[in-house]
Amino acid sequence: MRIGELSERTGTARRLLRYYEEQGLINPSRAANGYREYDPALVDRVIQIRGLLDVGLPTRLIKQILPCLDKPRAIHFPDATPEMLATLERERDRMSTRITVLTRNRDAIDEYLAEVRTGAR
Amino acid sequence: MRIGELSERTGTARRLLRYYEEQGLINPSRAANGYREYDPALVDRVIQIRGLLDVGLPTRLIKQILPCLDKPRAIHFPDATPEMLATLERERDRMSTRITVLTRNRDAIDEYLAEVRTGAR
DNA sequence: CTTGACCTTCACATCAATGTGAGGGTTTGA
DNA sequence: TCAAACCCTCACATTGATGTGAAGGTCAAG
Repeated sequence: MRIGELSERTGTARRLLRYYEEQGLINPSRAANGYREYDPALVDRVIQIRGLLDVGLPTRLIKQILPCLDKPRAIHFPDATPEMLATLERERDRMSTRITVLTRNRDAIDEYLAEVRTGAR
Repeated sequence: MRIGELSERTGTARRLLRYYEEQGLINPSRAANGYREYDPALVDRVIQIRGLLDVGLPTRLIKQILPCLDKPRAIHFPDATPEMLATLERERDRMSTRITVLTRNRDAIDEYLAEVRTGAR
C-alpha cells in the first residue's frame, strides 16, 4: 500500500511515516515512480511504534528494541551485543518504574474522581 | 530551603526548578534578598512532577492534575469544573492504555532477554 | 488534455523540556 | 576584605516529535 493508505489505517500523519523511515524504524520499498510501497504488516508495526513513542521512548531506542519484539523472532537474534542487552535491561527497568508511577497516579486520579462524584455537591 | 538544596534532594537541575515554577507547578516564596525559599514538602512534589513528566504528561496537564493528587485533599476541591473533570477522565483513560502498552512491551523485552540468556549462544 | 488526488523532496516553524552562559548581586568563612 | 559558593534574571541554543508549505512529478477519470 502507499503512504496515504497506511496513514489512514494507522491514524498517523504522512509526515510522520516519512520521519519514522528517516529514523530507520521502517523501510518501505519504492515503486518505479518513486512512491513508497508499504507491506501490510507495517500497519501493526506503525501502531506499535506509536505506542512506544506515546509511552516516552525515543525513536533511537525504539529502533533498537523493535527487532526484539517481533513475535516469531525465530532463528537468529544475531546482533545481541552485550551493550545492547545492557541497554535493554536498563530500559526494561525504567519501563517498570514508569508503570509504577503511572499506575499510582492513575489510581490517585481515579480515586479523586470517585470522591468528587459521591461528594456530588 | 533554597534552590540548591532542593536541586540536590530531588536530583533536578536548578534550571528546571525555575522552569517548573514558571509553568506554575510550584511557587516558592522569596526571601528578602530575592532568593527562592522552598518548603520541605516540595521535595516530594518535585519528585512527583518528575515522575509525571517522565511518564509523558505535559506540564500544562500536570498543573491541572496535581491538586487532585494531594493526599489530604481535605475540605475543598472547589474548582472541579465539568471540563476539568472531563479532562481528568480522558487523561486517566490515556494513562490506562499507556500502562497496557508499556506493560506489554516491557514483558516482551523481558521475554526476549530471558530467551537470549537461556539460548546462551 | 486537463483537473484533482495522489506522491516526491526540501526546508523552515513550533512546542516542550532542557542546556548553557553571560552579567551581576549575596553570603559565608579564611 | 577577598574568594568561593551561592543566588538572581535574561536570553539564546538544542533536541525530538511534529506541523506546514512550496515546488514539482504521477496517474486516473472526465
